[in-house]
Amino acid sequence: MSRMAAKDRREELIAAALRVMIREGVVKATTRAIVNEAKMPLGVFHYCFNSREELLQEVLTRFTDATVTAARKTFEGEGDLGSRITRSLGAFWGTVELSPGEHQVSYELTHYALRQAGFEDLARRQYQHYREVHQELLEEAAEAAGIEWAVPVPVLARYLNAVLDGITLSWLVDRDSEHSREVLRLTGDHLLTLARPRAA
Amino acid sequence: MSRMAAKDRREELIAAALRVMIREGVVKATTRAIVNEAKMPLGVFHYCFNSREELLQEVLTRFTDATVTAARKTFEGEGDLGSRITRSLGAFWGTVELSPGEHQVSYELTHYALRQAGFEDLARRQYQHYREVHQELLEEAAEAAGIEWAVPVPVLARYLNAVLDGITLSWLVDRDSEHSREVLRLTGDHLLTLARPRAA
DNA sequence: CGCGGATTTGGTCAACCGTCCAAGACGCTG
DNA sequence: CAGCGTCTTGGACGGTTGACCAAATCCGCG
Repeated sequence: MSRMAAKDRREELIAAALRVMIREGVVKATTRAIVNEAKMPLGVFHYCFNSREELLQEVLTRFTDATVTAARKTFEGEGDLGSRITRSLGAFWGTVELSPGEHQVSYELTHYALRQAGFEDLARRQYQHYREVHQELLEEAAEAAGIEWAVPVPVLARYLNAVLDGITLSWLVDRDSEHSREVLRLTGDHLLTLARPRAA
Repeated sequence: MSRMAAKDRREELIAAALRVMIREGVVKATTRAIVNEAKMPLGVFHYCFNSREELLQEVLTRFTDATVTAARKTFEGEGDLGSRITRSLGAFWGTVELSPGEHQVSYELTHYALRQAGFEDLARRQYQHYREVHQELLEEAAEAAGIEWAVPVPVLARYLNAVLDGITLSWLVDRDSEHSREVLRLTGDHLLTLARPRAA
């Protein structure tokens, strides 16, 4: 193997680990499978990471960050409230159907974290992070449209997060795109009914 | 060990497996852990089951059936549409907060099934089963209240299933009961707005 | 009683796991 | 060129896993 800084190898291993997880699931992402995916000898692993858990932590946090920034870009744009909601939800759904594996891994990592002592905080932060983004976007959309939400924004953010999570999970199981999109539209319509002219 | 029919032992092993899964997660439910939980020698396992997968199949199907029948009872009752919806959602939520472990296992089993070749159908059937129940109950509620739904019932059933799934998952992560209940109430209100006087 | 199928049991197997280590190879600096 | 920290590598360790087996034991029926 050509010489390479440990830092760089870490990055490649993290990327390789993610690829293995997407292809075969989190449980199958063993040190040997990861190292093999990265085309490195086994010994490299514990030279770059203290433990497999350390690698998984890194994967989870990077994954969350990437998802969040992707979501932010996804929800950008102009237009009135209705078309903006429709477009945002549609864009989100595009990412789901485009790369289902990553979303599936996201759930697996969450459940893995919930079972692993010392990892629960990571799962908690992950979901809190998502909700914060939803909240920002709801507030921004309300601001741009000159309305206010009839429901406290934190509640609305949690609702939105839950619905999108649920629809995604259902689709991962039965791949029924048609019905999923209808549910998405239903959710969009619901959001619209919760917008009312700004008071004061 | 006192003598016992293989059929009976199967049942005890299935029950023991479920207990282990709830306590330590699906991944940790090894043949030895299960057999240990049931206080039986290891050899019993492959005398009663051809493989660990066969045991897991049994656990998943029984779990699904039990959840479905429990859900049916949960949603029974009288009253006008509004109070009936509120009570049903509240009852469902009661089961979640009462036995979070079982719901957590449910998700873990679903993701396990999605990764295991030949198990995808099991996951599919699980979700289809849930949706059917939701659909029945929505139709029954509409019948009793003399209304019809403004949205195709299959879509509404999928929506309901998705929301409940999402709320549950969020709560499993951060245990925020207060906000979860508010989201639940929001969903109930939403359903009510989708009821309209029966046409023709 | 004696036979035969069902059940019980402990040990064993190969495979795989995360982790660790010693020995060497590299490449920069003085 | 000698020294030294960084990196590379193959092998090895103890532990766990799913699966399997042969021998021992039980129990009902003829």
